[in-house]
Amino acid sequence: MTLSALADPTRRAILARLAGGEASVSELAEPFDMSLVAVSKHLKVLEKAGLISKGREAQWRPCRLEPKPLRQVDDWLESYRQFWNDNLDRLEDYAALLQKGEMDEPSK
Amino acid sequence: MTLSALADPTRRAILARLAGGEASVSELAEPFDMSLVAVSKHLKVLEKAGLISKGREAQWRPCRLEPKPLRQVDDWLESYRQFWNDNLDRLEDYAALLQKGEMDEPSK
DNA sequence: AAGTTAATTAACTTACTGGTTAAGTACAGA
DNA sequence: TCTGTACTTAACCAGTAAGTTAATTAACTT
Repeated sequence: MTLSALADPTRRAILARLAGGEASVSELAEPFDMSLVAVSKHLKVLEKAGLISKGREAQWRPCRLEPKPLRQVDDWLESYRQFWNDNLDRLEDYAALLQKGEMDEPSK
Repeated sequence: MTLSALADPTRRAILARLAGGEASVSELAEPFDMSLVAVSKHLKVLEKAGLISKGREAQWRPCRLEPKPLRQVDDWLESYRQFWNDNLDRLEDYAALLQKGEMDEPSK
């Protein structure tokens, strides 16, 4: 569910905004060219995914970023980090090989 | 686009499988309770997102994992890593505080 | 009590997603 | 050349997602 919540660019922008600190629903809605209702729905999706939480302060619902689900994404990526480091290493090896001298370069 | 490709559990399972090495379309389809056509579509989504690439070997299309988009997700997470480390640090500080002695514990 | 501001709920439209079956393409082997 | 295997394309369907406007709830302001 986390990943599908993150799939929408509006929602990612909201998270980016919240990384800078709490904000109310209308503050969050302000930069977007869509109705407040639409943003409110996006916030509901984020909330269900646990990516944000909402407080109550008079008529405002201050939203704040919740780190857990993002950390889980990070954990999920861990299994692949090994994989792409392997690929990167191969590139670095190759780069190092090239630097040993131009005569080692292929197709020349 | 990467995130929406990753939002589907079938597609994530396919990537997990491919992290172990190349596989053909029907090999990839085998564990799933859905038609080969459906899996083929999932592969197309993954391919469009750059998460996999397909080769041609006789009548087979060996698929392999491509690291770039995943690395981009990792980069995107970077901005939030700081954020959740802050939260974690606060917890660790608190845990350290507790370990200094039980009389420091609250509500006791 | 009346009006304003903040936000949600309801009802609806449009478009996309994830699956299906049926038909088509391309290659390999007898 | 015919048959089987691997896969894709096309057409379709049901469910979900993202947006809209209108109505509703709730709290502060005067």
